[in-house]
Amino acid sequence: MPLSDLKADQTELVVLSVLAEGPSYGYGIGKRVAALSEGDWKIGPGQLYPLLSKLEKAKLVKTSWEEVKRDGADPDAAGRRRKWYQLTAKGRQRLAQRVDAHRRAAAVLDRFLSIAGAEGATP
Amino acid sequence: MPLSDLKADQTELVVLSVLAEGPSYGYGIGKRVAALSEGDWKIGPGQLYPLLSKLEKAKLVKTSWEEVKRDGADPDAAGRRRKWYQLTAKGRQRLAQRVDAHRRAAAVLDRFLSIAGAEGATP
DNA sequence: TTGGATATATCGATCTTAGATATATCGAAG
DNA sequence: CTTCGATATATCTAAGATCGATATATCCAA
Repeated sequence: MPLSDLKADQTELVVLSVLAEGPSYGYGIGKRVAALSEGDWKIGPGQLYPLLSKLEKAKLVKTSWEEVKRDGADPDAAGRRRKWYQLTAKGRQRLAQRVDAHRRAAAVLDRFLSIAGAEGATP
Repeated sequence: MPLSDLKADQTELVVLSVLAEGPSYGYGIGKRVAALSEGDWKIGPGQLYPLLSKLEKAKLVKTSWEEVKRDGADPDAAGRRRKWYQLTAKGRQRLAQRVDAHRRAAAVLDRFLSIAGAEGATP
């Protein structure tokens, strides 16, 4: 199952859910998504970082750079510095909204599926 | 809830489901989707007809023009002629595939949602 | 010392989306 | 008898979404 089955809205829902477990950083979020989905879903950098930027701009997450001991090196240099993301109250609100919207949509979709002769809509 | 929440894959799933009830025609499919979703979902001509063409090309549906009594009029003229769509065996197979993929994805997503503190994953 | 994992970030060709547009018919209300 | 809304099909296209490819830099283990 490729990520193409995981649309943008769902990617946001998934990332917000991971962040609801506690603060995390980009790469870690990607690993968590892969772990929780048992490798089914992968979020590449090309989807993850633009999304995190969007969430940050929308004030759904609060960010902070991890302090890294770096003897005399340029503190602005890229590399292994972690940028931490933490859900804001607004972010938690948005998550609740998205979860609700998902449940409603899933309920409607189940109507179509059960009519189509697919039993086991809600096992 | 706008249709923006209904992505292409899901639109196909929904249309295939409606067709599983029995043969139908474009406009009727649109009405059926609106009815079953209680107005939540709308498929405009801009999404519906390209999708139906795609399904036809992929041999997932078989099409036929409705015979319309039309005294001496051009039988090729557009207007209120209905083009009927009927699921093929391949189409039913594809529907089963899509339903299965949806259920798997929904199950994975529920893992994220329950971890996020949203109870009632499978009510 | 070198390769792989960690870590962040942008770019862009390609696909998707959904409203706007076009055409034509039928039935009902005025 | 005529006008208007619903029925019915279909295409086009601007705007947006997608995700692999690319870039850079660090840390650690073999």
